[in-house]
Amino acid sequence: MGDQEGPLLRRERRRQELVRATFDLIARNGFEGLRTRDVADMVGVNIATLHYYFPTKESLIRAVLDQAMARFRSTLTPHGSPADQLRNHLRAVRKLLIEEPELKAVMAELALRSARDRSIAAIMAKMYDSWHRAMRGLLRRAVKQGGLKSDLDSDGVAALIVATLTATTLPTLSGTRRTDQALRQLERWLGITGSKPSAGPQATD
Amino acid sequence: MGDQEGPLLRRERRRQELVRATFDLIARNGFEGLRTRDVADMVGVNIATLHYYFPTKESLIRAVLDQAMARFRSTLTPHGSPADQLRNHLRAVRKLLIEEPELKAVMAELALRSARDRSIAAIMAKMYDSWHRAMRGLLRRAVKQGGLKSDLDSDGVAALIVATLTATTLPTLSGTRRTDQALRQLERWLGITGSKPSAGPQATD
Amino acid sequence: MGDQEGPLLRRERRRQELVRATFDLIARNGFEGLRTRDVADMVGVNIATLHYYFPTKESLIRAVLDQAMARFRSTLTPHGSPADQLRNHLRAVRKLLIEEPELKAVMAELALRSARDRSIAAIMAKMYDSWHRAMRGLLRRAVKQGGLKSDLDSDGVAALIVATLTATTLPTLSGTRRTDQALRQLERWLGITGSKPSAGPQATD
Amino acid sequence: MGDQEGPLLRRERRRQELVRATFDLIARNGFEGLRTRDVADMVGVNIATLHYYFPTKESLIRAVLDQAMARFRSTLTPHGSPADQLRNHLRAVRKLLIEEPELKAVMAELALRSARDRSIAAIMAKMYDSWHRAMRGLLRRAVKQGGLKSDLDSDGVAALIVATLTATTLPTLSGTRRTDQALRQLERWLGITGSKPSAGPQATD
DNA sequence: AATGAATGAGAGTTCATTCAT
DNA sequence: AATGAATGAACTCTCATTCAT
Repeated sequence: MGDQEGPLLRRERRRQELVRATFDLIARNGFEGLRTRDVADMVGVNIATLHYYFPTKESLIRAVLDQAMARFRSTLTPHGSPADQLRNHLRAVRKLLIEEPELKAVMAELALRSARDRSIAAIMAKMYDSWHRAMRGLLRRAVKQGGLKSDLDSDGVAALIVATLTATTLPTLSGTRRTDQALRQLERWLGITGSKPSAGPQATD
Repeated sequence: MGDQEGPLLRRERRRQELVRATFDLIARNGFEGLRTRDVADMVGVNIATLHYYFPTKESLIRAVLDQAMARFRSTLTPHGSPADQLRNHLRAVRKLLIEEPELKAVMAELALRSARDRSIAAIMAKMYDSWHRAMRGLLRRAVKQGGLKSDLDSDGVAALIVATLTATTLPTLSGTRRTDQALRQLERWLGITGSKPSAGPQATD
Repeated sequence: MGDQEGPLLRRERRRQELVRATFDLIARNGFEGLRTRDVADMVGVNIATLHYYFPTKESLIRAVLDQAMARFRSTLTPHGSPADQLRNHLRAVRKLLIEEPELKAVMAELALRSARDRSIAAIMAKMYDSWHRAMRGLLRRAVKQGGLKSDLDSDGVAALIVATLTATTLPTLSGTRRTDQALRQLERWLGITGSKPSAGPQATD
Repeated sequence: MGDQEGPLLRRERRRQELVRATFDLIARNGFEGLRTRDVADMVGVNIATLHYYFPTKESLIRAVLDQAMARFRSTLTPHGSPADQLRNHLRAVRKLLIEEPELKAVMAELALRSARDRSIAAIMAKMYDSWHRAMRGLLRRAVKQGGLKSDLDSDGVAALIVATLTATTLPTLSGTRRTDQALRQLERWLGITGSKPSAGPQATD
């Protein structure tokens, strides 16, 4: 049907372009280095056009936040037994953050910014909450089905998982092999080191 | 005992005041919100005076970095048996970050900034490296002395400890009880949950 | 009686809507606060549609000027004896400016703008001129018919009447009882304080 | 003692320069056309320097308002008998507005702006109030001393005087001979036409 | 050693106007 | 006849830095 597309789609595409450019720039320069003019330049539109789609810089950042949350949440849709799901989740997050360093950087920036921005803080708190609960639920079911040791404190372990994965986003820790070491140790303690999901020997560096 | 003091001392004192003010402002508003004018106002000197002591904003930030590192390092000098040292270290860091939220915030800010600033990155990497090595050494000695299980991968566990403690600095995770849960779980897995809070004399400063 | 109407009529109606909206907005926010986008929004059309009817903001303002002049002129067509006409005119203007504060505000704005806009200045000068002449003619006829004292300088009094009525449009003076006091004093000096409000049929529109 | 001057004086002089430039620009282009950059250019300083003295455009305008009020008030310091004072005041205002067209224009702009700006409105209302009261007091004393007819309503006449003088500021009315005509008629009705203060025959055009 | 004054570069935002459809 | 999208130019205001004293 040709390269025709509805006006709603076109509008949405432009918005996506702008959000994506903002996303990349935050990943590269942080909030501190974010200039709306650079965003516009990156997409190839006038600065006024940017404000046509997003009235304020703040609203643009909000859109970036939403997108980052959506992408991150996609990691939480698991398959298989609870123990498998757990293992898969850990690896999916690790993979996501390795393959999309921009997402990693933006998550870290958002985490910091939430200290000063109530609305960001609220959204991220909600997200971390549901993440924590998902982990805890998974752990409980895994214990019930015998996939994990029964003396495990699901709440504490869930907190540890979330903390470890979150620490992964910090640039100081990542980039070295230490992140992987920490995650693998977590798997070992959980007793889910099984090599099922990834068939070959894993690169240690 | 007179109120006289050498010109070098006075110079150093002024610099310290400025660094301290910068430190507090970064903790409060992040790098994004750091204005040299605010620093000068806080100390009660003219903005030109600030530039007399620190030619550029960057040089001022460097000084803050040095000070933060020094403060953080002071926590890493443990006493007692290896297992005790480990437990005490975990608690000391936790205590430090609770009692000095400014240090916590600044560490997180620096961690983020290191992604964009080579010189900060280098210094922080060195610091995290020595931290990791200290933990690993402690774990190995603890295993040797029978304080910990022998099947423990000292490298992985050290990484996990550092990651967990680092995650603690992130505002999104801290402030709730989740941080404590994670740390306690760590202690449990390490088998150092012992209720004697601090066995030996401990340097908190 | 069908809802059909010629395309010219429809065009004219749209133009009227836009002029009316502009009129109201100038009355509310002054020229300083006039945004074409607000005009378009008020009428419920796109900003580009506004520019279809009025190529420039200036042309839109010109149309407002014309409309304001027409409305104001309609008050200047008196009936009855010269002395009655005079009294009625004073009251009609006062009434007009009280009942239509928008017109009052727009007249004041136009008066100011005429200082910077030659074409507005020309139109308003012509209008004030004919107003002045109408007053003077009225005064002369009133003197001739014995309705007023014969030692009256028709030119000076006409000027004073116009000035006083014009001052009425200024927001600083109006709104208090001072405007009324001034007008009443004028009537007193003219000797037309008679309590019969309107002797003949009077065109208020 | 040379061209030295205290720092306070220098600071005040700069402020005065900026206020004066703003004053002139408002007189020339109205509030609508007032650009802080033009003000800075006129004085020959950087735009940032302007903001060093006046943090916001609004604060600059406030300073202009104050200055205009001060200048206008200076007309209200009369000498001689009440009737003389009255005559002198009328002429002083007329003279002021003729010799300082900028002041005239700014007063008109302020009058209009007061419709939208509460703080300006308050200041101007106070000023008009004291003006009205001064006129009324003068009239009463003049009547008592026999300089004016005793059947005169001092309140109404005061209102008329203020209104007439105010109307004088409007560009539409001024510039022609009509303003003078109106003021002279006022004097005639008051019976204070005496040529004492100004010795020679007055220009009618 | 310290200051008030000044600045260049640039930030986010606004607005009348135009263009393709 | 009407629109969504886009734009250039300009606006007020900010900030790290410098200079004369």
